[in-house]
Amino acid sequence: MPAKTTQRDLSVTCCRALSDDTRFRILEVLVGKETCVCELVDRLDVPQPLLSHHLKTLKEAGLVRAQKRGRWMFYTLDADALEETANALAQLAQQQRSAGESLEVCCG
Amino acid sequence: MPAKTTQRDLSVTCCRALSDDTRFRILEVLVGKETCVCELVDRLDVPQPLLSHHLKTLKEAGLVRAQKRGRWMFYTLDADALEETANALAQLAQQQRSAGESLEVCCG
DNA sequence: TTGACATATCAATATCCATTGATACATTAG
DNA sequence: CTAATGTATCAATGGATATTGATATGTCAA
Repeated sequence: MPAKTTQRDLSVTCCRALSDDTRFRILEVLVGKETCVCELVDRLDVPQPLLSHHLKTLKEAGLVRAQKRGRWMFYTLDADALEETANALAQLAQQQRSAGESLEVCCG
Repeated sequence: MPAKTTQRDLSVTCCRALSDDTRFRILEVLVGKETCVCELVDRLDVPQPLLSHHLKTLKEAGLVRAQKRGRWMFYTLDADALEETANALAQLAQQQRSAGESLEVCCG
């Protein structure tokens, strides 16, 4: 049983990772800047063990990459997963709009 | 304390609503078609009380609208909330890409 | 090697969420 | 009015998740 991963699975996974205020703020800080945990602690005023926990969640969802340099761990935003999910949501919205006023109705 | 709602709050709320497989499938069925709960029960093979529960969650997140006609309750996908969230995610991804190879690094 | 620091992991708790069955409510048909 | 049907709500349960403090691991500096 290969248990294949659908696009929907990816979107749901990504949305779950984004469904927390602290994690969303982490991504906002990470945009355009490779950032170490110590700076995230300063910028977000969140205790370090809690940040490590949320960073792990983001990493498992494929939204960030981690790289260790010396004593610091640097995190980078991964635009790919974010873009795929954004596209999936935008496509749903667009399909709905193109149906326009002439929505089908069930149970005729 | 007005407790103003930010764009991030909206995105997080929307993502939380989308972070469940059943709810995501509901939206996929709703695309382009006003649908009653009874048809959702058939299409998704999910018990009716559970569907009502998830539909309430989607409604509170602004992702669907409900309209009662006779004995049936019809649900419609609301493209606005979906599109706003898609744009928010796409913007994050785009900002990251435009930073390109020349990412800033903290703790320089 | 020793001490200081950055980060991750572990254990524990509290809270939230999904799911289910039973039931209540509202609307239509007879 | 009464019966049948579609849907929502309520109560209860189990499992997941957020949060915190304590501790372990690994790295640099002296």
